[in-house]
Amino acid sequence: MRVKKKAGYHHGDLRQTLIDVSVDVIDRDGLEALSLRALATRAGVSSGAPYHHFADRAALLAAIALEGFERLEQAMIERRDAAPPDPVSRLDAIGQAYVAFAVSNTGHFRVMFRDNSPAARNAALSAASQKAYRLLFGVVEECQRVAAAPAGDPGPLVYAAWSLVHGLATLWVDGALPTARVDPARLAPEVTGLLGRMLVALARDEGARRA
Amino acid sequence: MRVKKKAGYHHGDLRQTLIDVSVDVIDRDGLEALSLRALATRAGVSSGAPYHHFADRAALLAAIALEGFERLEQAMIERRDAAPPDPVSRLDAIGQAYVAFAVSNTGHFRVMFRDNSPAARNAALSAASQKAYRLLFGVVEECQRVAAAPAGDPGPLVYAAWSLVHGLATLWVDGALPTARVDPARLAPEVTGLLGRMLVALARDEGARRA
DNA sequence: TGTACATCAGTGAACGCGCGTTCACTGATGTAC
DNA sequence: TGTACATCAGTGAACGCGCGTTCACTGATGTAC
Repeated sequence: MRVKKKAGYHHGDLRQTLIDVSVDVIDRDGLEALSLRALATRAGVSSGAPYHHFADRAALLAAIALEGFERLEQAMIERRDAAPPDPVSRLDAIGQAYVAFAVSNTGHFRVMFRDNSPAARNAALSAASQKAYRLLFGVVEECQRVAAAPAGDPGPLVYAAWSLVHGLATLWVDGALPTARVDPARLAPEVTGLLGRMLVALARDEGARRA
Repeated sequence: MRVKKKAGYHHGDLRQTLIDVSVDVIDRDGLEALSLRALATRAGVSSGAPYHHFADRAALLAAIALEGFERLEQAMIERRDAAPPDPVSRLDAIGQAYVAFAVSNTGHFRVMFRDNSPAARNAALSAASQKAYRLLFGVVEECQRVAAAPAGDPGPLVYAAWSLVHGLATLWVDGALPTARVDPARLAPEVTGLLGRMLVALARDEGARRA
């Protein structure tokens, strides 16, 4: 992602360019490979320029994470609303959107969930991540309402669903899946589909036992 | 984990000490905070000493990852064999061992699954990780054999189970779980238990449909 | 048991490097009159 | 429309720092005889 020749002295949108280039670098070489100096060079700008847009390296990463959570939420909403209207299909759509987001926005994804991520300290950031999280919560509760998921506290169901897609995304993105044996792109819908069928089956099972 | 006063000129077991201190540093401050120089200082040794035991920084990390996979496998075996003999309990035990390992060996865990981890390039390392992975595979097949999991290709089941525990472990270790609302220590058995019940329910469901 | 010597595992100074960040500066842009 | 000036967003040199790694060295240890 080399940057287009800048028009003149002023860049135009250096702030966004820095984010875009950062994400690209992190995607390819990992977070530890990101240096502000190399970044400025790649953006075609001197080493001091980024400081007119970000207080420091941490602020840049926080901005990336924020953009990531916003995009993730957007992607999940779109995919959910394009799915068939039954809750299980909607849950499936959200799960697939999550994994797809991680794979096609790996740079963002890595920053969003980095250990010691600034999420804990930045209010806007944790608000954005909670909004995304609530989407999942909502659709799990929809499933419960139509008995497509076991009744009771939705907590474990929500965290199980989140863990499932987060784990798959992480393993994929980190190259831990044995790609010789398995095609992750095919695996993702299989796994999210499996979750849906399992939830339905367990709900039916427990419903039958209760009756 | 300050290191005991060294006996004399020779350290005794500097190699293992370096690994232990590294893991401790990574656990607390993350992988990017690990420098060989600071590490040597913390181990009470000069900056050149580590090079008598590891060719470079990457070799140290590879050794940590290898030890991690070996310990993970060991922990899963122990927990599995201490569980009730039915396959679902054994699967549950393995899952809980996985999460528990990540939480109490965070330094190892981070190195093991780091993006661009050396796993891809180091034969011993990928062998060790595959051994651990096969444990999970084996117990899922046990479940299938007693119809405690849906019949057919075990692949999706295995990867779903792996994703579930890996995701939970990762979210926990990275501090992404909202600990104000949820106690991860209580969540782990709930989630692995849920998986077991879902597998059983789905197997019953599909068995009934087939009959 | 004692001595000579090879090897092992340390020391600590030195190297070159890229980093984050600062700062005085300057060219470009926008606005008031 | 033209001019003065404030502000914005760049430049590029400079800072101090900690890093990974190398290397000539030396003290400690093990072994052969």
